[in-house]
Amino acid sequence: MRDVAALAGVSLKTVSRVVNREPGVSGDLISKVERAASQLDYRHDLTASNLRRSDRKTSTFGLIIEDVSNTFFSAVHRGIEEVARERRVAVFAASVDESPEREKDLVVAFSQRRVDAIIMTPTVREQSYLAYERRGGLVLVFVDREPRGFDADCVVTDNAAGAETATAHLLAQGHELVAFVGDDEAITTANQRYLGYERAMASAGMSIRPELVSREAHTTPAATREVLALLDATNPPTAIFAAQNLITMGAVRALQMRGLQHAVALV
Amino acid sequence: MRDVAALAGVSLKTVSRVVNREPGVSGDLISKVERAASQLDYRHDLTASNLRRSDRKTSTFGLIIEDVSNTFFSAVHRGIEEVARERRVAVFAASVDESPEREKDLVVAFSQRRVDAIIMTPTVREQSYLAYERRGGLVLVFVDREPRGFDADCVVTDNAAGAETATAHLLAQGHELVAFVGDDEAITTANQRYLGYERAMASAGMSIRPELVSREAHTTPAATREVLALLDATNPPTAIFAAQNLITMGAVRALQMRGLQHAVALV
DNA sequence: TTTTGTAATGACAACGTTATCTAATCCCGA
DNA sequence: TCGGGATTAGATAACGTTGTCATTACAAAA
Repeated sequence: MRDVAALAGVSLKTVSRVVNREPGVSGDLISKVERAASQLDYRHDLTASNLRRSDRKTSTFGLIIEDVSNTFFSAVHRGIEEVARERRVAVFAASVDESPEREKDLVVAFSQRRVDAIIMTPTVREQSYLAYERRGGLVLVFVDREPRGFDADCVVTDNAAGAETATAHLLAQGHELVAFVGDDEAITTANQRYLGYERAMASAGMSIRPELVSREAHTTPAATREVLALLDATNPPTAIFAAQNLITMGAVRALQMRGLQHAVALV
Repeated sequence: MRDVAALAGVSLKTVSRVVNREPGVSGDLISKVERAASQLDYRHDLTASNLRRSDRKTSTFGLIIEDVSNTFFSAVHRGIEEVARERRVAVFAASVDESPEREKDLVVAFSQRRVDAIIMTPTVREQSYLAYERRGGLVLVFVDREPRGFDADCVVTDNAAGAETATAHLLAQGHELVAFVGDDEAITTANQRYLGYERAMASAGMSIRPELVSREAHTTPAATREVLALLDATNPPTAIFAAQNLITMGAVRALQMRGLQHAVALV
């Protein structure tokens, strides 16, 4: 910027004004500055700008999701990007994957790079460590799952009601052996969905058979194994409620492997 | 940092040394500084640090891919994250989606936030505008598709050879009506794959029937439409080479709609 | 004792930008 | 002609950090 000012024969502040499109600069100087800037390959440094500005806003959000390659989360990512784009806010995404410390690492990484806010899906651990970040001015919003040990806005679906509706639908078709295949109990959404399953069963006056409940299907292959085990048991289910997208994929595969894709109902 | 120094009763520079784990600070002062830092909720500002440091490295990469919700690209994202993580480099991803100007916007957004490098998949437009960014010290590497009008390292698969192998496989099974369903011609990988199809057909001494070639399937629904049109024609193909993951999904759906999933070969 | 060396600490400027304040200029009406 | 307000421009300090160099203290060698 200094070089641009020198070449244009104006002060630093004038260049700053032109760059930021602040009013109160004559057209003559504006064009002089712009010419000098393009001649020198000038690139405005947002980080330095942000350091000095009083509001300290970076127009940047961090997005922390469990796995960027899970289509559910990447759809969320895309939705966020669309809204942010209209507001000229950049959204940068990163994934936690399996590692529990990674969530914390990513929050720190984003925070140190001074994002304005983080939108995140909490993983298994609890989130009270975030109080420290919030004290530093970081805005935190959760998506898909509620945080534990930390109070913040969050956007979730009504997992229990959805699961209840799904299970009730299967029961309404006359199924008496409805299996539940869900994710790890430690995940709040998985718990909520199991709750919905329980409620639907209770409403229909059915008791839950433990041998038809699987709550450890964390991946697609694991779900396939779990569903195969259900199908191969002495009393196989006539309907399955798969409580998550990856699990559904595993269930479909298992049904196909046994040639039951048209025989066993699947929601 | 100033407050931490004051509370610990040391100079600014000593705090800086402790924060950066530089040698030459007595254990006594290290613990004093650390105590003061945690007492004051001190958070190291990477952007200010970066501004002052001589190397100006942010340990941050930007990743620009076509669509974060396409599983191919999110797998790439995840692979990059894994390697970067070992090197303590943060990777932030964003997607271009359909919009052509968005690629440029994202490059600028990353560049202004001073990432060290950008890994990107070029979209339709040409990339000569990147010369400007490179002059500013930005490192650029391409993935999946080669850039146009800009010379840089890039990691690609051998699209032509892969497509040739796939097509040759179908021909080896005795198929004589092998259709090609691919993405827009403007995309380099789509072109390469068509080239492989052509080569395999030529090697087998077969001529290409234009009515079996579709090169406008940019999305899954579009692919479904294209494949349905092929299947409903007077001379439908007995085998289909789907030249991209989304297209394959569309093709599978089309085959299922016509009940031909076991009758028509698909690669 | 003096010298030399080494380790620990601090003062200060600088990174690239913007906020604040002051100065210069211009136009208008009295 | 003059005063006064608006408009345009610049000088300077500051944002939070680190590089550079100077200073101090103390131990070891002479």
